[in-house]
Amino acid sequence: MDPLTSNPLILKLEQFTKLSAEDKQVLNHVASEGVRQIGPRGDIIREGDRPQTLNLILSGWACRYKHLEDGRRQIISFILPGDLCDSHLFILRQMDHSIGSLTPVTFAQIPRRRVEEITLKYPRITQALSWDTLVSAAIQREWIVSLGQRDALERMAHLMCEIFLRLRGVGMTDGDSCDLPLTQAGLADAMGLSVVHVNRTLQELRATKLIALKGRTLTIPDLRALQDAAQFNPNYLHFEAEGRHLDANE
Amino acid sequence: MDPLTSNPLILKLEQFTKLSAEDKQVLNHVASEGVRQIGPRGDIIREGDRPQTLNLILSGWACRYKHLEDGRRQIISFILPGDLCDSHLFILRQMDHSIGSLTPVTFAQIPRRRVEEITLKYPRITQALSWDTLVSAAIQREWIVSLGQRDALERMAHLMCEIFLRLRGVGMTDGDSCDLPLTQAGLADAMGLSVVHVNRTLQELRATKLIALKGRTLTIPDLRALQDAAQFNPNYLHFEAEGRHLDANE
DNA sequence: CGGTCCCTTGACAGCCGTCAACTACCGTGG
DNA sequence: CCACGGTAGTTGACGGCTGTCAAGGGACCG
Repeated sequence: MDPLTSNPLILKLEQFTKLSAEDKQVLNHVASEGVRQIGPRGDIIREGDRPQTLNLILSGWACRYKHLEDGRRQIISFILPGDLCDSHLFILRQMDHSIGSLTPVTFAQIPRRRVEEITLKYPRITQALSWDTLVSAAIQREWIVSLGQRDALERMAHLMCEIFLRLRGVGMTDGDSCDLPLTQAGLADAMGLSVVHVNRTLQELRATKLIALKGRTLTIPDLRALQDAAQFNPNYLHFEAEGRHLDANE
Repeated sequence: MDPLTSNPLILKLEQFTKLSAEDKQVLNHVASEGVRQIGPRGDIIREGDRPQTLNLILSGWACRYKHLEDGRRQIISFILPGDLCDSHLFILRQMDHSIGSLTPVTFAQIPRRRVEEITLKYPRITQALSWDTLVSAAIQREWIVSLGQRDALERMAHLMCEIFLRLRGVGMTDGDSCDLPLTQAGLADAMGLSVVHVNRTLQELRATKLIALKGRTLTIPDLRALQDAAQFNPNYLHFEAEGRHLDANE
């Protein structure tokens, strides 16, 4: 793969804007320093920690989550390759949630100072990162809508659409299929459902041919049909084709 | 009231950092230009619009919300005096949600250019606005936890705690009471519950003396008790006393 | 081959939604 | 003055979506 585009962050940001060769070089550079690995079910940052680095997920799935005192857990977002664990989080004194790995994860720890340098020197990158932050916020809002208004079937269908499109944005889909390395317990924690009900809901989606799910592979034979079942409107992902046609040097 | 502190945005930001007299003057200035009024149940921005200004709520309550095609509605956040309708939203091509008024609302429309000027010239304000953005995101996350994991009673109690503390931060509480200009239908749309169930839940909270609710006035006789009932942990609001002791000129 | 994790299934219960009707309150207008 | 309509709040009956409990099966692994 072309080293200038293999970085999933670059692929993602180029959905919004065109980056110059120098921009890409900078992004590849930060993605190659301070690379760490962690197994599945580990914590990358824990609630209460004071973050000092910006973490960029290079491969594997992580999630943002929060525990209640009695053990209930809610997954707040899925963090996929190319995703940052919050651009400005070190302004806050301590983490109010944790970030954990769902699979083995490779990630780059970008020092705070490095982020500040880039912010000053590369306005196009900064703007692209702002776009990314806003899209993340939009995804959070859509989850609130799902949890508040959609029933189990719609909610699950909606999540499948979202994950598929997000993965497609970083080149991690294969036709109408993608990897889905989540257990049903993980889905349950994300969707605010019980494991048993997740199981029944998945079976219903399979029975109606809206999805196929074998092992860790999700297949969506008819994306439009799945979107309809979920009342899924992709606007909130803000794939703004617009910016991609700009010249990177403007 | 002292004109230098009457601006609710200043009150809010000073929970995070100390602002200089010049900072406050700038903030007061932007809050006095382009002031608009709107009645209850109006829209300030609508889904699909392209935002060109940054709106600052000066008085009244607004909310961010989203409709599904079949008419269901989810309120995504409450926007209180001193709140901004997203600092960088004009990076996106179009709104993916709407912002509407719940009461008569006074707000200032700050032109995009003005925001960019301030970003360049007043780093302390910029940092404080970043803090505000991060806190807003933390509130969104906590709503996801509430909607996913908390039952109706906990969810309602949690919301009451959050609203009370947010209002207290901008000086809009009176002892253990505050204004709560929401109908039960509004609460229902925010909490993902039916109006009927909101009604029953409020009665239970009243019966157990956790809240008193007369007309538009919410009273919390024992905040600690209400917090316990909700499993409410105020960390996510990030009232970082830390910054407040810094000298504004450092 | 025993253990663990994950998935699956059935029975049952409960939280919460829907439907419907009723009350209270308020401002308007006849 | 009262009639009227509209909004908001309240209550009861009923049903269903979803949770809980419990048990069993398959895959993988030490």
